[in-house]
Amino acid sequence: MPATYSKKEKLKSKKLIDALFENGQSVSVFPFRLMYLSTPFEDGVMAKTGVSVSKRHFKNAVDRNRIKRLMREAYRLNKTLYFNNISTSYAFMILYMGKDKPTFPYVETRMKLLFGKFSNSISETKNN
RNA sequence: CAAGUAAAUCGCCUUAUCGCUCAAAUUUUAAUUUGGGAGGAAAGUCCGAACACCGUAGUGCAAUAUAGUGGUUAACGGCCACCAGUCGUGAGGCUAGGACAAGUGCAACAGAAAGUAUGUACAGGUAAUGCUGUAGUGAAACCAGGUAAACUCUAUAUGGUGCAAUGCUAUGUAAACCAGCGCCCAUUUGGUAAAGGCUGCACGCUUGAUGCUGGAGGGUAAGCAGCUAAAGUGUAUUGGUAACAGUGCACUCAGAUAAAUGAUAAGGGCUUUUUGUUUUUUAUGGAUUUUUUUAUAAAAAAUAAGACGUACAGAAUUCGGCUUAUAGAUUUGCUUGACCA
RNA sequence: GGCUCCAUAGUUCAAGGGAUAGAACAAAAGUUUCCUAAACUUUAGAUCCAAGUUCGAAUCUUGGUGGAGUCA
Repeated sequence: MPATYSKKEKLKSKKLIDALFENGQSVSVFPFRLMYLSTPFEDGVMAKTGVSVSKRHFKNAVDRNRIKRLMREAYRLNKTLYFNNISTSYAFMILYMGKDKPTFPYVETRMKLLFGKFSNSISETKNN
């Protein structure tokens, strides 16, 4: 699994996103909240991910774009650590809950924690 | 040199690694190579257009916008020039800058009186009188005025909706169901009918029974086109006071859609500031007969090191403007003041 | 992305261009009560921001800020 984040790996379908928000589960590590739902994909991608920043906390499009870019970058660089040996495919949506503009090292460390927590909860549900 | 004013321009850069997106080519169906990839405001959506669809026999009335004169333009409420007013010592800035000699309205408080006009004090004058002037109130007052970013009048202009327009493909489906008004049948009546259309309204015209209105509900929210070569950009030159227009040459310069244009590391610019060193100038004091030497303080310049900062802001159909936000830097014209020659 | 609308006390609403900007509920203090509630008395509190027109602006005009709705 290469460290890429191309068009195919983005979560784009409005239908899927609606389903994700309605039926998905979530784990959160401040300032992130990860929603996930296991769904099959037709084009053979193991994970589709989207990011979102609230307009309530960041009025300017520049700030929102900056945070989304940081989040995508952190996801791209770290996803190989956690997803190389998963069997089912997932749809993800990562929400930014904070109110301040973050720096990249902060985003990266918290993102790692978030996905560590996610893989723990996945294995727990499997065992049960 | 300082302060100001007007106009114009720029608005971080380089390298490495890892990525994103579009186009073309090559293999071939997911990779490789090459090339391109945010702004002066991309913002606000305030004007004006292009483009697309809907509508369009006609007449009248509304409604909205603009407002000195001339020019410019595809068009404009923009821009340019001039006139007038106003602010500023000045360079210059600002102006919704037609009409109250058609009609209607409005003017709190104060004041005799704000319109059906009226009469206080003082002075002047007369045969006599608010007949005349001044004071007092007020934003406005002795005879008529003020107010149109009050209605209005005058002149000019204007169909509506916006790329989530619109067309095609895919999926689903429903000329279904409920309520009301009609049609139909009987009586009367035989049309001058319910209702709709002419996208503000009326007249008028017209459609009109598998009809019209409302309710409740079903499906898709995927893909393609629209979509990026144009009132285009740069430059030279000609005409014009200028806005702008003509001609020649060169160039092709974003097209995403939970929405690309980024992340990390290193180095360098720029601004402000702190500290150290050196040099120059000025002031004060000490030593000295003088030359000279030295201490302290201030200012300027150069250099080294460190710290902080490096704005506003992200294309969404496309253009022309306007408005608003913006760290800082540069250039040019002009004005005022100070000093020197 | 386009279009449309709104903004007045803590809340819900008023107010013909004339100023002490009003009412109800809520809040605070007091009276009453053994205490609370109710009742009564009193108090404080606002025109989203900035310019312009006007003698005078919550009201008219322009620009900004914030909020809401709607369209495939």
